[in-house]
Amino acid sequence: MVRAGLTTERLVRAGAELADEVGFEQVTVSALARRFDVKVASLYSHLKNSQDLKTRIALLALAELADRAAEALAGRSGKDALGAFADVYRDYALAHPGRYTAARYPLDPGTAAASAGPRHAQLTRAILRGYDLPEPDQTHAVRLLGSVFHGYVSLETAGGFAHSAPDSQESWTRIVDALDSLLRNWPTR
Amino acid sequence: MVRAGLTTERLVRAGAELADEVGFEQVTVSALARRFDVKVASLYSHLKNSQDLKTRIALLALAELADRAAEALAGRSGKDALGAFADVYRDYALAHPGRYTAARYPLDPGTAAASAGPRHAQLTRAILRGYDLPEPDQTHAVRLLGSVFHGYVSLETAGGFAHSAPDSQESWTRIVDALDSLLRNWPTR
DNA sequence: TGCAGCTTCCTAAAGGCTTTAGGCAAACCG
DNA sequence: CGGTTTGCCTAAAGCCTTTAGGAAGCTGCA
Repeated sequence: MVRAGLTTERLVRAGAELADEVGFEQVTVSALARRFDVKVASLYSHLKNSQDLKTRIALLALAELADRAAEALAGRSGKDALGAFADVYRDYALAHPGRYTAARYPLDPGTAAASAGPRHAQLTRAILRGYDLPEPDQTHAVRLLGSVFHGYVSLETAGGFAHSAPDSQESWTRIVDALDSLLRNWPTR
Repeated sequence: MVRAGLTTERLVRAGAELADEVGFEQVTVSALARRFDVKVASLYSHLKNSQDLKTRIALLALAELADRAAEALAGRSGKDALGAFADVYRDYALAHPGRYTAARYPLDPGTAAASAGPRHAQLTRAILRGYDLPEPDQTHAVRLLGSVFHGYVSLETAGGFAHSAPDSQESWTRIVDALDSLLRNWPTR
């Protein structure tokens, strides 16, 4: 009996690839076992259950995304930072649809707090340093930016803007322009 | 053998209620059969399969949402319309989380085109009449508004803003203010 | 009223995914 | 090299989906 060399780490990475290939919804413990040519039950030594697998893939995706965002923000500010950050999200979602879906898998509060989620908020806040908003407007703006990026990419990957003019890239560019303009002229009470 | 009086219509409505109670993901043909105290196979005379059920719930939710949005927009314009429209989305999502999730269930292009989806775009465009944007900016703005509403509500129902100050309602109000301001000062090329 | 035919719901069965329990063999470690 | 740990296996139960085929209820027409 030759051992397959399974580890939680390898399983999660393979699960992420599987998600990108067949969709996050189709990621099952069974499919993963098939991919490693191993019996299903064997995976349960490395994963608590199916939800555990999905959660771990979600955490991987969140971390990858935060890493890329952090790198993109380095040395940039203002609109330049805003655009780079936006592109990281969109590009990641288009290149890794399964992982991106995973990144929105509901986490329980404890797990969420320990995830890269807070780093995302932190990075978004860093962008706003170039715009000089007072609290609590800064928080509102963080939520707005998160909503736009997340919402746009969501709708786009769901095929929302696929077959209509103007093309999605152009809307994306113009929306980033509009957000930049909004942040520079943020309406305070 | 007393008949249960199943119809596709009743099943879909019950499915929508079930979605709100236990989550859209947990809506299964089996659960629905239990709810009607009927054997699972019986439902297959009324539903093609599990995906058919989910699709129909999605269509129901999209239609309900469009109806409410249309009603909210009647007799309003400008920021008043924008705020009313935004609230319809958010209130619907908070009151009917399962249905709201269903509304984002991926539809094949043909089904999507025949759904209330286009009505949503139409309604969003109606709001913009009060802001007088030229094409193609109007389309960009439609996409922006869709993204913000969808994205915000998504993040909120996922618990994103749940346990942090300021509270979500306030951000929502201020974001609508910000969007109004942005649309009044839309940056044209 | 009676029965023909359609509809509704049923039983049966096969196949897939999840999860737990318990066992054997490989790999590591002293 | 023997003992322990660990990794993967078989077995089995439970739930969900979907199809096939059968019987009971309902409807309409003679």
